[in-house]
Amino acid sequence: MAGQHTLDETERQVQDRLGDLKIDFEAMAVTSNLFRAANAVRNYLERTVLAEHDLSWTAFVVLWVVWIWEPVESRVIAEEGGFSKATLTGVMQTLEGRGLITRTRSSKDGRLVLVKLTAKGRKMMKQLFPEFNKGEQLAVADLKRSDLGSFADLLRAVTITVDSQKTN
Amino acid sequence: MAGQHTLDETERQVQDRLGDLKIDFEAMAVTSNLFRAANAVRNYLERTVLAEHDLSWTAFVVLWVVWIWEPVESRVIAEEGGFSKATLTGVMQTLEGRGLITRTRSSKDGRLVLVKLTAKGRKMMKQLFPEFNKGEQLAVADLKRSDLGSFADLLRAVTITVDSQKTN
DNA sequence: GAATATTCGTTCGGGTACGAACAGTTTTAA
DNA sequence: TTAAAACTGTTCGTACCCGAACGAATATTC
Repeated sequence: MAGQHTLDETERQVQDRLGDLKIDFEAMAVTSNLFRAANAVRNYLERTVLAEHDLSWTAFVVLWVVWIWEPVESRVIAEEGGFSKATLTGVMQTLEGRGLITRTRSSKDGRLVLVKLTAKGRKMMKQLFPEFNKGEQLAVADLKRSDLGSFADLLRAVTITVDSQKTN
Repeated sequence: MAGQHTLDETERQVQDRLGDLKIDFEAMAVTSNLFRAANAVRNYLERTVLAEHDLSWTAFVVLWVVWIWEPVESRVIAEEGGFSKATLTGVMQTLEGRGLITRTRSSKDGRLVLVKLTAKGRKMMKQLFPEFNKGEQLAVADLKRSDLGSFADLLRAVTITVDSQKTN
């Protein structure tokens, strides 16, 4: 939900809690709306498109990355999907159990695991992705078409900025 | 971590998988970057500011909403925070156990639970929130200051569009 | 070439995260 | 007013989700 309180109200309350400490309200508005939006879209897609195929969000992301780039190493999936290796292991066990992916150890580098879709997995994605993309279209349906490019650029810039902090 | 593949490469691969099915790549780019950005910012703040106070992301959001609007009903916290009532119950049990919030049943409406911060909780937020806001500033540090307002508006528009689907 | 360091995927433990089912409370309808 | 409907927060079961620790494989260093 977009919240029942206005931005001004929230700012006033925050400032009241902090006295004269300086707060960057514009940065606050961006991040808070970033999470609201991501959460809303994710929940919506999980409850509609993904629920029909009995897939969690993360499971879908894994399938998507594998679908596009197979055969692909586990570490790449984790990077592309933005979650940890630990999370990935569990999700892939589920997906392997459902017969949607296969995992094989690389013969060139015994540390790596190569992931592929099964025929069943590919069939599912070929039907599922267009439905998913319809949901993505709906999410941006009220935005001006000409704004979409710069919107994506702004989001990408945030990711790059934050990730550059990771290794520092 | 923004992904090692370019957007063009990804588009070519997706189109290759789908034949001549029409895909809205601009919508795809927006949502995929939306989740990357949200994930990156969340992970960054969890590993830095929040880890120092031994707080999960959701726990922080709960504390923040209560801090601003206390006394506040559980349902409002769930709405503002964008998670389910079920999730909220578990997080609040943890927070109550740590002595950061209190829960009391409303005397006016026996279904409602009113949540407040303890003195300890308020003290923590007064120190924590400015640190958190510093992290928010960092996330948008490479963006033009003049873009922040419209950026937040675009994000808000996505949330409103998707949420309006919820009850349909 | 052997000791050391790095990389990779898994396991482990604890804390989210959700929908569904539930019990208690309040509101609505007849 | 009493039965039905709606609403709130909790519990339950299952699946994520992470950091840390781990074992196996590969690179590096001397």
